[in-house]
Parts: sequence; structure tokens; C-alpha cells
Amino acid sequence: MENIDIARIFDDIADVLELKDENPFRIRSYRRAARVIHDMPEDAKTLVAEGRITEVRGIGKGLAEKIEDIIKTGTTEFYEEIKQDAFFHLTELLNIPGIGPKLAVKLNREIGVETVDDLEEAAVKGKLNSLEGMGEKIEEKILKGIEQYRRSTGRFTIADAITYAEAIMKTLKAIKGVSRIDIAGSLRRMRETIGDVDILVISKSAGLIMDAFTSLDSVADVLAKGDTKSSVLLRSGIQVDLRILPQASYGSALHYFTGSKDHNVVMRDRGKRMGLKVSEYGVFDTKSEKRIAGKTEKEVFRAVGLPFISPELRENSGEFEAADRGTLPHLIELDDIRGDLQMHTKATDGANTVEEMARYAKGLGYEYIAITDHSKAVRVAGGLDDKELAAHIKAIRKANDKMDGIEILSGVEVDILKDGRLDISDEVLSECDVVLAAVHSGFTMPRDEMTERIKRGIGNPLVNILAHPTGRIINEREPYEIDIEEIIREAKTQHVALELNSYPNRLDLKDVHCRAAKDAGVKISTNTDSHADLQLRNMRYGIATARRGWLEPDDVINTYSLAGLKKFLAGRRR
DNA sequence: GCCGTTTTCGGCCCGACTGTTTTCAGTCG
Repeated sequence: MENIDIARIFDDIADVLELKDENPFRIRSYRRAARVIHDMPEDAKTLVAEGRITEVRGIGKGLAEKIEDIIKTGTTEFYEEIKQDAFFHLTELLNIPGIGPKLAVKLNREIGVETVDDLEEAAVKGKLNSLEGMGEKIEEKILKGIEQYRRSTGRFTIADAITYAEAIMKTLKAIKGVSRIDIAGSLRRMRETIGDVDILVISKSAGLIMDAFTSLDSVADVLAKGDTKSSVLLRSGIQVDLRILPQASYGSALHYFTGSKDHNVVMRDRGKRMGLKVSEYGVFDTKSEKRIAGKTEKEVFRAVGLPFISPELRENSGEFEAADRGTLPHLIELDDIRGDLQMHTKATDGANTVEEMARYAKGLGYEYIAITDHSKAVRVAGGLDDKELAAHIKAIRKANDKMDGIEILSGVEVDILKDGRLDISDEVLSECDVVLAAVHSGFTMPRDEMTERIKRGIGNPLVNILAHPTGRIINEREPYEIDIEEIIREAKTQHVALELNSYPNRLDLKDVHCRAAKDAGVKISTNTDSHADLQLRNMRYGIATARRGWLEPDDVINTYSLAGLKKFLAGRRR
């Protein structure tokens, strides 16, 4: 049982308790526990084994026991009871936008709705109208909600969300009377996937903005339209919320709507203890009700005795403690990056030549790149064998001699075979300036075997970087079963860097594992894994994830000067 | 169900929007 399975069980429990109209704070405890377990880098298994599970914020004695049961037996008594509950079947209905626990129960009690299909049938037949408190509008809303639910493929990748958000921002910016516009929400925190997009605006002409916003070409449906808040559903299926705010409380609003929820709860609580009320309208003195801050975020933080905390850190995962101790990280920025250490060319499955990639990278201001085409095990990509790679290395060196202003390192993304051997000989690997090793097949191995396979792979002293260490593809493929903590330890021992693959569908390592690697003293390499020159720009997503993982420039080897990088790489091959 | 510089009981964030119930409950973030 992985963390994600435990989280799902707790969310299921919360759903049923909500349907049963139980104590909302008890429900919140399950929700919070689900989230915190889902997001934490350590295996719950490990924490339970070490007796440290109750050290996790939000996990007390009761939940700890349930977690232990779930790990041991795959379930817990209370969950089994919940599954027998008549309300358990109604949890599917909660996925429909506009249907909450009250409505779900009402529909069930009064017209026997149990599934989304039942609900659709009832709505189409006009049965909903007959219920007290229900009108045509609600019926229509439910039908639309069902459509949205069926179409939704879950959350959007950060790259998709940014694309839509930036297009909308551009249009709105052009409207007269918009003096400021910002992205807030999980997109500002740069979470790897985005549920919906939040945009904040300062403007005195609310009506104009809302009209423009709700009539954008990309809008499929207007979900709500008011003076201060409107919501639309774009054709792509992503929901965008727009809020209009006064200047005086803009900082407070930006902070509030950036979240996370958990971060905000701590801020409010912290304010309360200082005799302050923290809300989206400002920071107020509780007694005099006078506003003492709110114009900027910095002001809001200062009012509760804190330095500015970067949005990427606002997950209540230690940022307050670090701020109080004065140990907030100086987060890495895109400008710190001096090179990109994974990319492919026409030699295998890339779209551009070595020179074209180098030229584009030079345009980005990089000092060096590494060309790292696939090895032969990746047949679909036309991977290179020993002889072909040797020739490719020569060609890369030749290109490097021709090119001024950027160093082209020769490299390879060598495959770690099922038994942990690499599919290129040491003789040829030793010719490379940098060697990335990766798993591209046999994803379904048992956890122990996969962990051992990778350990053996990076045990080869010619390997410098473990590429996309968990193999996940967001919204498509789960990471392979692997003991990531063990891999991090091994990387430390072997002086191997772990990649933060910056391709927006990978982001592998993910944020919490980057942070765990940093804590273990393991270096990270943020690479784009580009298969075309334009993709070199994906570095921004890797940097966003690195920031969420609390990484500083020194934690990332491709912020090093060429000499510094070479020194790091040589450290392995003594 | 969790948690503790209001501490072992009693809090736990709260406001906008919607539809419809002429005064508010439900949903959402």
C-alpha cells in the first residue's frame, strides 16, 4: 500500500462522512490527512516502521492506527464499515460540479438516484424539477456538470494551464482600466498539475472586465458572473476564475488566493495569536478593526512578523518554521542555469541537428549543453549501439570545434537493462563527457528488483546522472515501483546526480523528492530532455519544480560554471 | 479527528455566487 492508496481511502471516508452530515472538523481531518500523506516524500510504511508517523502534521493517534492497519492489511475496520454504508455508493455523485453532499443525499432520498447515469436520466426526464427547491436552472447546471465530469481527464499539466492563462491575461491587460493583473492559485505556486486557473485584477471598471472575460473566444460556458467574481469553463475543459479587487487589499487578496489552503490557515492562526485578523481584505487589528496591512504581500507577511515567502513554498511544509529561524532558502532561478544536460538530436529521435540545438541553447544564454542521444535498447527511438555512439561522439566534438560561445559536451542517455547492466560498453562510455543512465523498459518489475536494478545501473562508475528517476508521465503513467529513499542514499554514495527532468509531463524527480535529495546532500540536474530546439524552453518548468523542492543554485549542477561542472563530473571517475 | 504561547477541552477561515425558500442553504475555493 503506497501513500496514494492511503490517501484515497481517507478521501473516501471523508466523502461518506460528508454525505452523512458528520462533524465537519472530523471530515476536515481526514481530508487534511489524505493530502498530507499524498504529498509527503517519505513512505508512510517507513514512518510507521520507525514509529514516526504521528510526527506528521495532521496525523494523530487515531489516524496513525488506521494507517498502520492499511499498510498491514490493505484496509482498516472503519473503512470496511464505510464501504458497507448506504451512502458509499453516492460518492461518485460528488464528482459532478455543483453537486455537494446535501444535494446528493436529497436526490437519493427523494428520487432514488445512486449513480451519475441515474442522475442524468432523471435530469433528462425532467424529474428534478418536481423536487422542492429545485428549478430548471439547477437541472441544466447538473446536465452540464455531468458533461464536464465525463470529459475531464483530471488535472491539467502546468504547461497547458500556463498557456491558457497567459493568453487570457494578454487579452485582459489590453482593456482600459486594468492597472494590475496576476495569476494566483496553484498555478502561481507552480504545482505540477493545475485544477483551475485563478486570475486577479485591480480595476475600477468591473463591468467592462467581466463582460470581456465572459465573452472570450475560448470560453465554452459561463459558470458564474458577478461584480467581483466570475468563472468560466474554457473549451479545453479548464476552469478559470477571475476576481476584481481594490488596490488597498490587493496584497492580501493575492496572498489569500495564492494559497495553499493549509498555508493560509497557519497565517490566519498566526495573526490571531498576535491580535490580528488576517483575511483576503487585509490584516486588521482585532480590537480597533483598523487595517494595518494589505496593499502588498510583503506588507502582509511583515504584519505577522515574517519575511516574504515565495509562492512555491506556501504549502505549510516547513516554510513558517524556516522563516522564523531565518533559514528560508535562496531559491534557484531560471537565470542561474548555465546549461542543459539532456537533449536528443536527429541521430536518434530528435528533430534537430547537434549544431541547431547548440545554436538555440546559445540564444538562451547557456554556456554549455550535453548531447545525450538514446542507446540501442530504445529501439523505437533508433537508439545507438557502441559503434554508432562512438561515431556520434566524434561528430559532436567536431561540431563543438566549429561552434563559438558554447561548449557542446558529448554524452549519452544509456539504458539500464533489466539486470542492471548498461547497454553500451564501458570503453565507449568512457569517451563521453557526461553519461546519463535511465530505465526505458520493464516498468512493471517488483519494487525490490527495480530498486536493485537502478542501484546496479548507477553503480557503474562511468554514470554521472540518473535520468527521470521514477519514470512517471503525469496523467498517463504511474512511476515505477521503486524505493526512492534507497536510490537517493545510493546516489549520495556513488556521487551520482539525480535528474529533475523538466519536460512538463514528467517533472521527475518531483518536488518533494528533490527536497529529500537536497536534504541527503545529493545534487540535482535540471534538464529538458528536449527532442526539438524549442523544447529547450521547458527549463522553466523544471526550475519551478526545483523551487517547490526548496533547491538553491548550489544544489543544481547545471548552475555551475563549465569548469565547476567538469570538476563535478570528474569526481566520479577517479 | 487533530491540536496546544487562549492547552487536555473546545476550537477548528470565511466570503462570493447561485437559485429560489422572500431571508437563506448549498457549493465552492
